[in-house]
Amino acid sequence: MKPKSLQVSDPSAQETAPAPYHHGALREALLVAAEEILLERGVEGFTLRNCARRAGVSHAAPAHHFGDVKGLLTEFAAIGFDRMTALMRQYVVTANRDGGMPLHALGRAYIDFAMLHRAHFQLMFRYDLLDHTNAHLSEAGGAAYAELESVIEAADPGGSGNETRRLLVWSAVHGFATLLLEGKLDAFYGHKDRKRIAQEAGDALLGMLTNPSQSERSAA
Amino acid sequence: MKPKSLQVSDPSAQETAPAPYHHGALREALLVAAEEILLERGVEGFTLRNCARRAGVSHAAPAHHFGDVKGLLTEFAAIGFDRMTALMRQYVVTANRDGGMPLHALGRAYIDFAMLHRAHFQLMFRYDLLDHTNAHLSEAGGAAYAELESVIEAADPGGSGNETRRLLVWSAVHGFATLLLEGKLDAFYGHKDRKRIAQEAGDALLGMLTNPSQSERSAA
DNA sequence: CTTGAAAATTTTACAGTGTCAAGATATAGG
DNA sequence: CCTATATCTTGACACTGTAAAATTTTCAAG
Repeated sequence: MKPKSLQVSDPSAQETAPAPYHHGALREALLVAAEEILLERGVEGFTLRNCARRAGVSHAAPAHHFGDVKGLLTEFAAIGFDRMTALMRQYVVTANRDGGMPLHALGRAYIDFAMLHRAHFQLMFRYDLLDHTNAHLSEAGGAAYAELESVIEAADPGGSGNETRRLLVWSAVHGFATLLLEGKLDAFYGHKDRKRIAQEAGDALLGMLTNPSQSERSAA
Repeated sequence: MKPKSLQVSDPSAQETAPAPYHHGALREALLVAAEEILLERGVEGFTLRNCARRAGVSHAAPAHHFGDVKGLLTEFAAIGFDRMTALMRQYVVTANRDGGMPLHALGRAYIDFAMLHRAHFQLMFRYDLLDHTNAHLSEAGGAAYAELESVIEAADPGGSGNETRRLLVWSAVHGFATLLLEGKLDAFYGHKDRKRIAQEAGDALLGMLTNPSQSERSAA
């Protein structure tokens, strides 16, 4: 019925996958379509049928790759954790090389990831939408936390209050990213756009967080 | 069809409202039913028709009181902000009277509220599910933030880094409550139940947060 | 009391959703 | 070439939110 001659699967530009089956890369196409929809209409506006429609397949096609809608969103979230871990590692490595503070870099990576992959981030922490028996998801989530843990441990080896310190860093950074994406901070930084809030307020927050002793003196 | 003789609208116990119409208190009954469903099945499992069914009315009855599903959830969230503000004020007043730290009390109220009114809390920060043009919601949300603001300002009048300090406190407390409710902390405090995590880890967090100078020494 | 208007609720209808079962189709391996 | 299997489509079902048209109940006035 619908013209299938879209530029999605240009037969002359297939380097990654060998274009094996009907669609060729339905799995990836569905994940791409999912991100588009999530960015345009938010989590609540997401629909499996619409996602399939956008990928150019019938409404029941996704079932074969993801089982059900939860399966698709779970895979999407797991990919998010993978990317987040990668970004954190990258920032920390750079900080260690350039003499920066690893803890600050970690927090910056967390916030940047939330801004950069908004759709993923919002899904990653939506317990009810995810299948927590999924192997990829739990591995990816565990790896992300392990990175967080190791950086804080490295920052203060054997520190007695490290468990609480870890909790504080995680809570603060996560809370900031969440409030930012939910638009709760817009009202109080109305004159800046959200990217600048993430940058400036985020830096101020991280400064106070990683250097608690001069909390009464910073922020000129 | 269904027996309407429930104890919901006992004709001998009407002091607040004059019990005017058919159901008498459909509005309140729907909000109660909504909370039940949200606690049992989570935000994703919430359904307007099911909510009406549980309140003993037809599926289209809620429309008259709330317009649409967004209207109902918005009212529900607004009530949440009202209760949260009340709890914060109560905790802070008690702290001021008994020589406690108001800032600590504020954070404790925030966390306790999240545990006590889980369904409300989770909805209050779900931007996509709420109607932000709603007057009750914006007033209630504003009042809650004003309380937060005033306590932090009172704790350090004219402090230069107060904007950042406010952001840190809010982010940390909000992030902790969120991670707690999303089950992300269960894995790391597995031996305790969630109530104890909220109490003990929450206190440790608030201690480090309100007393940043001895962050290297606490948590025996 | 009656009466009539307004509010509350139900009934009916429609487009859209997720999932399941069964049928169609193409690809790979023999 | 042939067929087994993974991939995809079609069709159906129960359910959803919303809108409009009945219908019922309440309330206030006459």
